[in-house]
Amino acid sequence: MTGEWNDLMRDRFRKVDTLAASGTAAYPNDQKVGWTTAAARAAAAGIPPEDLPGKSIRVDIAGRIVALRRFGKATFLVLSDRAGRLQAYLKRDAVGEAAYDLFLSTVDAGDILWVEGTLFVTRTGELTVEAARYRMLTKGIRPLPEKWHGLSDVETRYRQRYVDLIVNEEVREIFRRRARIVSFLREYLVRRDFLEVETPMMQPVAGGATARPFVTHHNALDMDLYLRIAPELYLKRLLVGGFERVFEINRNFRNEGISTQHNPEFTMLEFYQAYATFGDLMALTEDMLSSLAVGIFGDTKFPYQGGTVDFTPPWERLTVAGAVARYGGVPEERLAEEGFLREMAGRLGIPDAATSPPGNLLVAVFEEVAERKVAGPTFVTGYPIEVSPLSRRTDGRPHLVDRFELIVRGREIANAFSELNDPVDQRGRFEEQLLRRERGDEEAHFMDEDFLRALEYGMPPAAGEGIGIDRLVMLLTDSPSIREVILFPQLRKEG
RNA sequence: GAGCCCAUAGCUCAGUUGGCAGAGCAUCUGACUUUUAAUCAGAGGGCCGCUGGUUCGAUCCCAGCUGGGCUCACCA
Repeated sequence: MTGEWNDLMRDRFRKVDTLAASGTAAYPNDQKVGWTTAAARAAAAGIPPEDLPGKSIRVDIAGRIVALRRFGKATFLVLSDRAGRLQAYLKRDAVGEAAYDLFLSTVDAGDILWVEGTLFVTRTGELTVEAARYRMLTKGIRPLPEKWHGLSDVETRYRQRYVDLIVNEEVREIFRRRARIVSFLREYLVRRDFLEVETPMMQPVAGGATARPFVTHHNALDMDLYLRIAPELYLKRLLVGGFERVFEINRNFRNEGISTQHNPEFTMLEFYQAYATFGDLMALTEDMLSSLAVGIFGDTKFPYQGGTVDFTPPWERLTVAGAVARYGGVPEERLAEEGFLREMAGRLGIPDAATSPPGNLLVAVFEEVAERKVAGPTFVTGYPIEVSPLSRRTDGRPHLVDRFELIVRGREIANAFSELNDPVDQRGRFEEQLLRRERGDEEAHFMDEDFLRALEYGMPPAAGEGIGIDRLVMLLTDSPSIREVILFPQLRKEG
């Protein structure tokens, strides 16, 4: 790009030369910064504006110049730092004639500036640093987007997220909140004696979910590896190893389409607790997410896309078949009849309605007629075994598993189940998956002999859960697209 | 992967029933020492996404391509 500078950039680059000619560095790195804008505001809080100058509160702050209003022999500017924004006021009389003239001839909106001075409140009521000194810390070459409309072009916002973050304060707030959410969940689990662990992102067998993996290659080992689609099978090995409560917050990778709900890499919280059941995890999830909402909003209710989400416990429980009956308007008992189910699936245009296993069809019908209508938060249970190769069978109902999905606003936020720890049953489930793979199902599980070996040593009875962090953050930041909560969402190559 | 929509100055957007390309902000010059999208006067700034086609002439019409958005499909 250097060499293709437009006129605006050329003007600014000339100012670097002007700085150099005056013996001033355009990119110094030795300036210490004593205050944040927020600390300066706090120092002035509660002091009547007329008393403020007499207090001579001396502060020094640094930040990006996001607004610049020049009045000849005085200039107002707004500095933006990690803590907020604060106005500064530079007077020729205060900073000195030569320094002020250099300021006028070299400083633009978008530069990073340090100022030191005392606090006062302007006639219009704005807390302001009256600068005695200033220093250029970084000269910006590219101009900032327009001050009023800002940057709104979605493609530019994602590709040049740094600019988005500079000018759109609400975007910064989304990612601050995302960090708070992750911290909250981490602390919540640590407080309950869960151990945070890291398991392989590159796996010789991609297991733990039904999804297509990315493949990569290790040259020295001359071995193909898969980017993980889930950490599940490794976390359960740790249960075998004696870590009875473990969790991991990390990226999963799935080689599938991109949409407002899907990014190829996304963040998942998975946690596993020995001697717990999926019922225990429902209670834990209710408590964890409702207290998270309180931590963020001070309330269990919060807005989402023009409506309200209410995380106040207890949450609704619904079975897959019950949901199909309610939202599909069919008698629940008939869904147990294979013929009825196939006929209904066929009518809904579900592929392979005549040949797919009934459990797959039931879930497909659920997703077609019910899921998006579930306002939630709702725990959906009664999942069939065919779609749950890693879940424990329900006692007395061996075609069902002890599993729930948490649905909010028609979207899956969490998936949890009592873990299958019977090595013989698990081997059978893998074999069933292999049959599907032979029939062309690219998402079916591979056989994982080492995982079976681990189960043969004995995995304590346990329950585990995965929570899609990005979707949770979408809910809690009122974001309609997953790209709004991922700093650098995946895009095609820039044209 | 399919359908619909979009791409004009650094940014936000007009516009041309096909005839030398426009505004605001930003930039540059000048005035202005408590402003808040500061104000006032003047100036510069464009491969109208790319490649073809139609036409005397294309930013505009047509086709293809590239990138993006939304919806659907797949999934979490």
